[in-house]
Amino acid sequence: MVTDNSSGEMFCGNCGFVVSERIEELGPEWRAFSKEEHEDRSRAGIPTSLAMHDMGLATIIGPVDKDASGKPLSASMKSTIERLRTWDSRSQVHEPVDRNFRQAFSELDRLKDKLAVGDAVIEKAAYVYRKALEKGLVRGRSISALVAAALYAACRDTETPRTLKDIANASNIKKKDVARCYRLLIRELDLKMPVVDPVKCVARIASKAGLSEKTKRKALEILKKAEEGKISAGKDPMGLAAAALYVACVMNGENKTQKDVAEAAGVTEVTIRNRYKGLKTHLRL
Amino acid sequence: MPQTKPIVSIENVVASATVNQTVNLNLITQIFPDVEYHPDQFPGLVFRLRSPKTATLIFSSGKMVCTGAKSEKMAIQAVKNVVLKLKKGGIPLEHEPQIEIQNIVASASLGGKIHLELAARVLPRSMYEPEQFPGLIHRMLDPKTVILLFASGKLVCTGAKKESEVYRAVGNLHTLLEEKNLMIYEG
DNA sequence: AACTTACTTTAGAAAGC
DNA sequence: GCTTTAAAAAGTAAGTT
Repeated sequence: MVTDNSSGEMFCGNCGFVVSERIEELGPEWRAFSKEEHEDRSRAGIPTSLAMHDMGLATIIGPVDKDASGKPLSASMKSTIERLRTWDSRSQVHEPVDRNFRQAFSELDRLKDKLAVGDAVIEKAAYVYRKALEKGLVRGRSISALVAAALYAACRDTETPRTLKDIANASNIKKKDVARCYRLLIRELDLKMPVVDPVKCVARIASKAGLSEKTKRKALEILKKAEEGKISAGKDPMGLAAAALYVACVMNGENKTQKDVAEAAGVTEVTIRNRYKGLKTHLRL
Repeated sequence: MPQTKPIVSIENVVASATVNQTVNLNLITQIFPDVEYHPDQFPGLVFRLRSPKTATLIFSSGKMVCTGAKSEKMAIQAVKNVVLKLKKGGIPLEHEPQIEIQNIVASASLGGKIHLELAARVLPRSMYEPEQFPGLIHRMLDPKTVILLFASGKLVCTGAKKESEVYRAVGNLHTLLEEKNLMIYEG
């Protein structure tokens, strides 16, 4: 359960349902749906359950720097919350909100299983989606695409290794569209995301390609040495991780071709070769 | 503090214009066989000039969009040239075109390499997504422009409506990057 | 492998779907 | 939102030779 101290409203961090009496006082057109309806839906199992309210994104929005479980908020959440405090929560006073929520959150629920992400990630995605809805970013746009983008944003923020391709495939939305909506969210909601860490990509590629633990460790060493210093800026983290793993395979005598690694990483062999050149020069291999 | 003055070059100027009267695009097509006009896919007729090398979109409303010029002056001259050619070709145009510069795209090179990762965290209104695009996207408020900054120290500035704004934007960014120690000067 | 060509991002206008 | 125009940056991709 998330409480926004600046407005006094409380909402479900999982499905975005606004619970506070204050909102309801504003009139029926301000409500997504009644508490009773929300509870009915919760019992039906689709959107969410109130039992999950103290998990994951449980956050107190206000001049505090800790979340509901007492852990400090990340800098990105703090800046986001700071901004949310000044928002006019009455920016979108429309009736189809109910329908919108239903569709958005059932889709999020569906994606949860397809992508096997945790509840905390889903809650964050719901949180981001609700903010996008409040700011009117959903009008004229595909709800599915925005839900997918919100989920990608949640994965990025929690450093959950899911690529744009993963989200695009699971949601049947073009990767380009998910990316465009994701950038819209970052821009309009002033979100700050950590840059994708190639180190996080290594584990994924290694397991997909069936590489050994030692090769994985070696790749991590290589990436560490190559250190974001100069050869990584502007390069696709997947390409960097793939090249590091390929080099590690060669060093450990693990018989894997560039094609094997490339396929597991979702990049081309040419890219691995290009990154390899950089690593070779930089590490003087 | 390695003072390297940014090298800026205007790459493209977009201007809109109007001749304040409707024009017959089909007639233009008959008189100028080289124009492209496919009303089913786009309402504008494409009129290309070799000098200044530009492409001007002409609409039946008499409004136009000229792209490709390398300076404000060239963009204005290009529009005038187009109008002059239309007149010479027999298109009855009674007024001089009203021209407005809408956007200027420029490329530039700062003196050294950039610490993009750090810049993404320090610069406000910036986004750096290497999986999607190699450059950092920075939205400057004054002048209101968008700058694509690359690790090489080269950049693209777009959104400016005056050439002076381009220089101001690049200068502002350069100063900001040096202040925050985001530049790496070396061989 | 190299080459070529092409697509990703940014801004902005035009008229219409 | 899309369609069309032009242009740069650097990375990645795909098709040929």
